Amino acid sequence: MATIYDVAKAAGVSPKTVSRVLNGDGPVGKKTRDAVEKAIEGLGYVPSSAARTMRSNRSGLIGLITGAISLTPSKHDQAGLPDLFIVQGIQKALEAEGKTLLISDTGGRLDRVPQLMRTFAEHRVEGLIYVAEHHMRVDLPRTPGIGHVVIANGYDDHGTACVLPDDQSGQRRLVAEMIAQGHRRIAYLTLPKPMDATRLRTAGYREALERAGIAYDPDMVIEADLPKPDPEAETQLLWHAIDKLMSLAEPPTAICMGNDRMAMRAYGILRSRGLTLPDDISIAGFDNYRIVAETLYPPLTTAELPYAAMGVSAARLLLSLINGTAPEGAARREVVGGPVCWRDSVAPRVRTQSNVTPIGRKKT
Amino acid sequence: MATIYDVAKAAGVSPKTVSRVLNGDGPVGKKTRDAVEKAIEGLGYVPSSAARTMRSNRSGLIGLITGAISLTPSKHDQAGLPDLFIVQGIQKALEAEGKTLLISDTGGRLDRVPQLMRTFAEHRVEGLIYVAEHHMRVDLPRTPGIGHVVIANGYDDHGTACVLPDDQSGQRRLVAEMIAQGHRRIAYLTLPKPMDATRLRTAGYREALERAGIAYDPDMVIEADLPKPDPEAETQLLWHAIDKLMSLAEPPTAICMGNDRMAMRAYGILRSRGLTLPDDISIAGFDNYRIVAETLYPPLTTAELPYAAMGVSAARLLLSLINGTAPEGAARREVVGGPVCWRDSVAPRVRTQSNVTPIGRKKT
DNA sequence: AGGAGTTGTGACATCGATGTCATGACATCG
DNA sequence: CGATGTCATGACATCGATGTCACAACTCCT
Repeated sequence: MATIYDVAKAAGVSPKTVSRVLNGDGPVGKKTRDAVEKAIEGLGYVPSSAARTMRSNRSGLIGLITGAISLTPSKHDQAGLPDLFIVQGIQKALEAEGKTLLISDTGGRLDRVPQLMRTFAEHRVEGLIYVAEHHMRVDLPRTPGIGHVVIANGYDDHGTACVLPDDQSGQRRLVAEMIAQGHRRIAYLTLPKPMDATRLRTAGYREALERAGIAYDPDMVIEADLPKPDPEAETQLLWHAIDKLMSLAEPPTAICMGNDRMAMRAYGILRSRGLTLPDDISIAGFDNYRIVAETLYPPLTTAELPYAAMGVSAARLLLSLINGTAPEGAARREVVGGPVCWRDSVAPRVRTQSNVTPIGRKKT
Repeated sequence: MATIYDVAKAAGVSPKTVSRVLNGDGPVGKKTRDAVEKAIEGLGYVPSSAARTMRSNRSGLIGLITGAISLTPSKHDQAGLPDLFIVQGIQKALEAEGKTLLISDTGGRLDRVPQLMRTFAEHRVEGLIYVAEHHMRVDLPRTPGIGHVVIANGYDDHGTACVLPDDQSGQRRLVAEMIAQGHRRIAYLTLPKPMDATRLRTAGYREALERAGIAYDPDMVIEADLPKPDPEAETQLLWHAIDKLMSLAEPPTAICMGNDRMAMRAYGILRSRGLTLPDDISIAGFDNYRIVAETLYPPLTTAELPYAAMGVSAARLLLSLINGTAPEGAARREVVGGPVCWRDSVAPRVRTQSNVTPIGRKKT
């Protein structure tokens, strides 16, 4: 591999002049510049970032860890679904600043994180972004040599800068929209209760009802997913939950699901019960996991988790920390909202009266 | 950041001795070693890989370029579905060798590839893996400073080492299994014709029929997906194809879909036609995109695309190239097979006779 | 006892790029 | 015309780790 000295010799100048051409430092005469550029081209010279890093003490590298440092070790079967879009957003934002991403995946093994961070430290990363699998609390080990850290899609107890999705407003806007479409009996089959997402989204759900003056009915909110992946048991649980909803005195005209995957499952279950979607019952998901939401028939109405935007925010936040232009205190926790994606799985409901009157379901 | 000199001073030895402790080079006295280790610990010293790279001319970095992490799902909006698992496989295999991955995605823009490769060259990557979005031909630009290259999930015309999925045998084994379950009229709704995957899988489909002595019926094979993502048009196309199949004199008892996403779409369409799955008709997918295949109701029988295994193979292949222990010629193109995942979407078909006799569908 | 081999350690040069300082050739100004 | 400033360039030191060589202090062997 050619070095700057080889280029200098070929062009008949000093290495320092080559450096000037490369970096646009000092002034360089036109003829000299041309000679240098020709030599670079001819030799196929590419500067060594190792040498540059050593001299300047700035690596231009940003570390990224994805995977599961969950305090409550949970499922990892959604692996990559959020990560990917966050990573993409991060990369987009960093590239604009000429930073390069060093990415490692824990493969779901928490114990590998210290090792990964050490490797990053050896490469003298200027900052680290940790991408959590889902909105959750994490706990990163202190590692010598790791400076600025930003957590994306998660948070910790030590005030580390972080970027979070606005679960609450997403669910609230989704439900508000459904109400605007005439629905009054809206059920909610949630993800596992202990999840932050569940707490926040349930709050958003209640908020929407409250603002519309609809009473909250505890029978309409059921936890219907498991923390550990187990397709069969999850389907059972969902069947059971749907049974409960449908045997209520006033069954729902619409159901919000904890995420798009649950919605996909529900499509099959509801149809197996002889219901037509969305005429007999409307369904909404959460995440806007497009490959699912757009492909389902009918396409799924869902609230988008703004993964790409969170990635961009996380990257910007990290850059501001690195540049020392970071905001203080509260602003170190950013909340990013996303749009509600309206598709065909929620049908408008014509109200017969100002009072709730469920339609179309054969009742016992 | 502490350097090896700081450690040396703190431990009262020479830098070279610290280096020996770090790398286990020459012999070091027990007392000296302890003193050095204490100093390292105390100072939070982490060696600089930049300096190490410069001295040894070996960076320990491997570059990875993926195409499918795109904001606007460029082709197949399977965005990230293959990449992620391939990347995980690669990482697993490389980590064992102490290599670190430098990952970049093109964001769907092929014109960025040269720039990415240049960045990798600056970091003196020891090799590069290009992960194609799907089984396809690619054409990588020659870049000075990029040595060994392996293509995963794709191939080129220049004999670059590559790792490919065994589409043909996957489809063959899937269909063979369906035949073993008693199906005789098996339709195939394919991905777009020009795709390599379609050509190979169709070949596998025919191979299975042939081995079972079942005549190939061209009416049973229909292209039913679009090269560019367009959910609505794709659904239309699938509706139409299913219409055609179902109005055949002898309609199929089972349908193979080009991938799991098409299968997911088909579930909704078939049910909208009043069919029960899998009793009235069996469905199989391709990919084993687990989040879909396991969540669908009923769970989807599908052939697995061995992404993780391909990643491992690609990484091993690259390492062997780097170490100069690479195989010659033919072995530079590896084909990796995956299992058939048998789930409930394909129901056994009882034969009334040795001859084909479709059952249960109301005929015109 | 004297040479040969082993062990434990340090001095020094080196990898490639760049920051600092110096210098010669001109241009400009009062 | 001499003082001053700008332009174009090079010499040299430096970043942190490690390979090479040197060397002192032991341990063995015959």
